[in-house]
Amino acid sequence: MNLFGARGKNANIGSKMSSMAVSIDALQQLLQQLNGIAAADLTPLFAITRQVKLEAGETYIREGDTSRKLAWLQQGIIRAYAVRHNGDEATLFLRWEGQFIASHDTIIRQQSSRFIYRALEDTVMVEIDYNQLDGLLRDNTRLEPLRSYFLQMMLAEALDTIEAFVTLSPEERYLQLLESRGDIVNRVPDKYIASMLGVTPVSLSRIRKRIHSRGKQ
Amino acid sequence: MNLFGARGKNANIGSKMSSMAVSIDALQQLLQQLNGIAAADLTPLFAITRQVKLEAGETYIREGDTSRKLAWLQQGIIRAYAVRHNGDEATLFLRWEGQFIASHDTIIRQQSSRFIYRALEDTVMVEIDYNQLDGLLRDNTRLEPLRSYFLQMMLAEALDTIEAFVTLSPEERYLQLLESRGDIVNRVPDKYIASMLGVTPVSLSRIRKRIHSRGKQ
DNA sequence: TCCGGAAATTATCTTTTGTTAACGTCATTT
DNA sequence: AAATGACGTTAACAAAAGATAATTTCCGGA
Repeated sequence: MNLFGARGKNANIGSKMSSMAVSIDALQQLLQQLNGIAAADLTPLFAITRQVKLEAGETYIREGDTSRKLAWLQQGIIRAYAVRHNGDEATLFLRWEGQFIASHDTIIRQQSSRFIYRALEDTVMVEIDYNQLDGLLRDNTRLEPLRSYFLQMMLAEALDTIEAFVTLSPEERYLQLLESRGDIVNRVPDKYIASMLGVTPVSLSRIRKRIHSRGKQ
Repeated sequence: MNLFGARGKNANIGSKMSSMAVSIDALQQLLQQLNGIAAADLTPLFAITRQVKLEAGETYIREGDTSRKLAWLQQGIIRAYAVRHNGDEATLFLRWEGQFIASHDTIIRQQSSRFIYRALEDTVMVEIDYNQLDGLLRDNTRLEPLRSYFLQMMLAEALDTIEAFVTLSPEERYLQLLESRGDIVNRVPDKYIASMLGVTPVSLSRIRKRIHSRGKQ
């Protein structure tokens, strides 16, 4: 069901994580379980990771940035968004603890990033430079399934999003989001949810009103 | 620009392709160029491919199908769509000559397919069974980049689609589609284009009218 | 060439969304 | 305590889209 298997495990640990061992341990287990990779093979992988902390509101990746970052979220929420012609922001997706986040344009298209990645809450993550990962995978081909794993995760989620856009109305998409990630919806300002759904904040407010009024009858 | 590099090369060959050598040759060049793989390494890959021909209107993959098909389109157009609760169809995307098509659910989620893949024109493709490909990649790790390549292609396209949904209006999405793939739009019935854009055929007709009336002023 | 069915357009009406602006709420700051 | 600013809601109107049905256009088979 939830392909980001480690999420349930870590979500309830709490917001204060003092030790890095907790996160690396959970991440290590996740990678082993999902890819059948021996712990020994993961050692060089973790050797090139580093912990990154962001304050709420802090930018992780800027528009035009060329760094190739791949990170696993230990705590917090990251919002990826594009800036439109008229200047306002359009949220593409949210990622939260237990999930991976990647600078898509730099990693899969070798372009500078069209998108901005920003923390919505205080965030802790385990970061890896994709160029270094690339080198590591060249030497140790047993780790190669990891790359496919990341890509498959992101593709599966992207296709679900597209399916929702072509098969559901904005109201249905909101209900679906509430059902599947209600906890996340409640941690994020509505205006970001609205733009993820492809509508304005005003329209989302009306959708909410319609849902509530129908629910009470 | 166009990551599906072979397209321009093949798109103008014409609809009558008698020899399979043409397609395999073009595909081989594409794979070599984009992944730096030696021709010798590709031989076992092509040994497990087969040519598949579909008539216009013929179904390639049914809902609930569990086969893991990956194919390169030599000629024709394939439409992937979902069936909604109310019974009508929602087109997720189109693929045409020079592109790859994959049964996403069976390959990346190991589920039976939620989507239906159907030929809109007479179609010729080079098909490979993903399970066999999996085995091949286990033995020959030098081919492993191919898997990442397919996944990256599909992910890049999916993210562009999502970006269009959150940043553009239906009219703007239609104009963008016309600009980037106008030739394909003209080969496909409008009703499929409409559902790809997330609107009804009636609404697309009005969008077209608005565009034309503005253009003549 | 004619015919029948599918596709596209048009019309009518309802519903939803966009736009802009005003208003209330809440948290933070001063 | 007052001021500030961000956020969500509400209002009013315009624009666009959905639903349904009628009409026209287009296209492939007889």
